[in-house]
Amino acid sequence: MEQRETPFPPGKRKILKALRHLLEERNFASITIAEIARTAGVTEGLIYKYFKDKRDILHQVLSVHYETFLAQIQRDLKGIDGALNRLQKVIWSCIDRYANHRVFARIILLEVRNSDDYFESQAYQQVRVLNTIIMTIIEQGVSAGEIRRDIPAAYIRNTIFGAIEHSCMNRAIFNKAISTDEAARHITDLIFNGIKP
Amino acid sequence: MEQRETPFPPGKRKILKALRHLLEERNFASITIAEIARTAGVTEGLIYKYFKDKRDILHQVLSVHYETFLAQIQRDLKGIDGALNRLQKVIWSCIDRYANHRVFARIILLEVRNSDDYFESQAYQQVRVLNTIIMTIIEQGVSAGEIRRDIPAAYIRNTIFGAIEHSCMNRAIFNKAISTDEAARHITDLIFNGIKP
DNA sequence: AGGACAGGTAAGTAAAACATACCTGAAAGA
DNA sequence: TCTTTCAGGTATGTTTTACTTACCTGTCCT
Repeated sequence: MEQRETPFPPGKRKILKALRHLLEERNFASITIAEIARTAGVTEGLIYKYFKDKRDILHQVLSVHYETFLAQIQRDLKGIDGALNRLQKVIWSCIDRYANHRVFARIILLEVRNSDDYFESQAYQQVRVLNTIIMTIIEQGVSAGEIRRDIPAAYIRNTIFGAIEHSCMNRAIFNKAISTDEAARHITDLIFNGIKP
Repeated sequence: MEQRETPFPPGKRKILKALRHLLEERNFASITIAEIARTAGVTEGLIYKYFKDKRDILHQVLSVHYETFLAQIQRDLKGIDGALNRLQKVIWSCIDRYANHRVFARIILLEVRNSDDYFESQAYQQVRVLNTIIMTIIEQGVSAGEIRRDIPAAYIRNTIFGAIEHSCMNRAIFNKAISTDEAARHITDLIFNGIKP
């Protein structure tokens, strides 16, 4: 368990935590800088010491979370062989994460993808790492003959991510409960076997 | 081809058109009311005559578009029998719409779902109509034995919508081209038959 | 003729995001 | 030990932006 090279100064930590906290109740647009500062117990000025602008706070909240998410996924995949088995585990891990971290789900599913800055952010780079993990698994599955070769890997990935995200969206938006096991089972079943009887 | 009961006054039309136009280049948050007014050639005050607030313009742009989208879908489905055939057509129609109306895709995939107001809007009611159309087809497919009964209809719907939306997201975000036929074929193939060889 | 009213404008307000100049204490060099 | 430096933090603007309010104008109905 290695520490982050330079741990965040306390002020920055408080700011990130404050936004995370506020996002539990309300959406990003309705949260003001003044509110974040007040909740964090710091002045507005300090926020602009550590963050380029309001959205930058959001991206860094996401990035911090994504770091632990990636670590968890990599750990989850250890010791699992076979593309389908690994895919199944990734699906389960993603759903589990969304199901148990609603703020994280809200941010990534609803709040960031509409701004150009996000795609320049560190968080987006981390998202790409997860993408690479899945693409690699799929390609290995195709090579090994576990997965059909006549569907391009990108479509398989889109369907997997799409199914996961859409299934977790109700939770993110309306705070409806999700059973990770049930969701993972049905999605995996559908994608592996199709909907025909 | 029936007309809308009360056609929009010219000012309102210009405002909707202006936002639609501006969204072709930039995201909603970065567009200002002043800019919309200037582009439309009206004053800011008029905007608040016709719209509750800034987001309301967005919702109405979406609603206007969704009206024609729903009409198109209903027309597309006419004369097609069998749940799988109908599902295939809906998938194709949705992708076709996203592929050929980028602003529409951007709005619905990226801009609206993060605000509570959206879920009170007329646009959202229209989205629910499409949802009902799909759910009905799936349920009929299950009854007719065309579709497995052991996967809940909601998961099938989520996977279909998710696959479509994720596949169109690159287009919405990065303006990458989509081949409707190719995308529809692969998605349909995957969801109907699964990824196992 | 004359009100009622839809369509539209001008000018203002409040608040939010963001900027700037400054303070403070700890610690590292000399 | 003195003092320079600098990260961490504050107080106080400024500018931009969403939204408001009071008003104007032509048209249509009776």
